[in-house]
Amino acid sequence: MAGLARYMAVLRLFNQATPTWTVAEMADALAVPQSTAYRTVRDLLAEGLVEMSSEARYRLGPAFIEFDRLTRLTDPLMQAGSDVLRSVVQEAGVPAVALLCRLYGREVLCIADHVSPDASFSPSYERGRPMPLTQGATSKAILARLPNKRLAKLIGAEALASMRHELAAIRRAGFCLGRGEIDEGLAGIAVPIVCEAEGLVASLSLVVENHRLAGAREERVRALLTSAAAEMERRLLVAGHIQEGSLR
Amino acid sequence: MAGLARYMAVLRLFNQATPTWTVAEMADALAVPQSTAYRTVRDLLAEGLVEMSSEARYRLGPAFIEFDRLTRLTDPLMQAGSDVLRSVVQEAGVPAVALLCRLYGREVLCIADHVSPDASFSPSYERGRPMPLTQGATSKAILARLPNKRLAKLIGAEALASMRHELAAIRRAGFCLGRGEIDEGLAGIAVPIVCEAEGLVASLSLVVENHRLAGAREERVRALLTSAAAEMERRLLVAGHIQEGSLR
DNA sequence: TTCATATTCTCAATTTTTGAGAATTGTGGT
DNA sequence: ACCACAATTCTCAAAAATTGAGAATATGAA
Repeated sequence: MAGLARYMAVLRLFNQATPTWTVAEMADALAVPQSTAYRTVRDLLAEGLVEMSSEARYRLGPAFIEFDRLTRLTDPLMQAGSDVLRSVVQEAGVPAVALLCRLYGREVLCIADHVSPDASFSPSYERGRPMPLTQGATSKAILARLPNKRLAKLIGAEALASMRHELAAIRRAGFCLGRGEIDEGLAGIAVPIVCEAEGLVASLSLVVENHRLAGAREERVRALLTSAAAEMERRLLVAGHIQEGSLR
Repeated sequence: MAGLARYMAVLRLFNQATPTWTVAEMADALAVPQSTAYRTVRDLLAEGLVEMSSEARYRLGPAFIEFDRLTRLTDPLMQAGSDVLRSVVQEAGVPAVALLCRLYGREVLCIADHVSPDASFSPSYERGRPMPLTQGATSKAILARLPNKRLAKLIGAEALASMRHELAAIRRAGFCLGRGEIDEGLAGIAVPIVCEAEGLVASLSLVVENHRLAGAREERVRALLTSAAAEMERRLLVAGHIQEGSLR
């Protein structure tokens, strides 16, 4: 393991179940000698990517919080999306959680969420959480808008074959509805957001309790999401043009 | 420049004013040949630390969002603090913003914030924003609890000499009040939070409009913050013990 | 197609990293 | 103050990775 990958391998050790590590544990987990692990940790420490916790244990450092803010402030999708999420939740008329998610490697990453004040449930999705590519309305809405070639690379030819019809239907309908696919008792409804110029494929979704999404309300929510997604695409285009204009 | 520093130098180029860079611009800014810059960017790309924006421009990648969530979920200060922030704002009785901030290198980093629903102002501090070490109630409350030796290293002997009396007064009073030091028209009141075991020095602060913080209310808010900070310190201790108990 | 620009590749010289163990630092207990 | 013990840094030659300049390839628009 060389270069950046060596550092990232250490950082990827930290997770919710094991949030702190000793250097000896890291060396063990990565099968490198302790002296090497110490050098790596020292470098990460100097950059604020890890920090010392209680004696001899280390945890992720505050640098991520700083970079996350920059992302929040400068990512075109989030700039276009954060107040759209708020208004979607408000206009939904029922307790709801709005999500903005995007493709991230071989997963789908939630990059922004907004929970209505009266929501008594909370979906698995939340800002920063990666989710599987082939499950849930949120992911499927994204997959449906990906070119077949890229899809095959991402999920494999067999998986693609078994989803082909479902994805075609989503593409035709312009939205995807899933009940209990991710969280028992919750329903998700998602619409895709695409911006070629920025290289973005994403989706906007609303999660509500299953029994609240019936008949006329389903139709209303769908219309709400569709127009919100259109608004976001419009904003992305405008933002892109401004950027190009001012930078070139 | 070698190892991790080489990659971080690229990442530190990205900021709010210049959120996207071409490889040529990076090579220029860092005074390295383009072929080297391309290699570095390729590695960062593979880890999701940068991603391609519109043609030939790159921006910070989504990996930071993922790591930020882990930080949110596992940092003991944030675990202890997020609902304390909420209740402090609620009990303040006036439009307010509560902040949880901590030492981060030679700056103070805001790691959590909570804005009351009726707040019509927003302070410079927000989650992820680093702020100067010697200005504002939030920072001073932290400095006041640092050992002199560490202080001298951080801000220099001269700066320390000129702040010595002020910091001693804060240490005695147990809180720090600043009016308009950071934002015109706003007042900040901060109390320190220290947890030796976790190696943490932080502060909890409330920002309100200047004219709202007078007489009896100042006293009430101070008491509110003091007890909230005590509650957080208690939680940090408990969390620390559980961790030690289960891991060793 | 052709052009122009973005990106990857090649290769020898240079620099960095590696691993094992020794040396040092730091901490708590006596 | 001392010791014992663990955490961390240091040392060194061998091994591996990075560097820089330019050539070679992609990519995309005209």
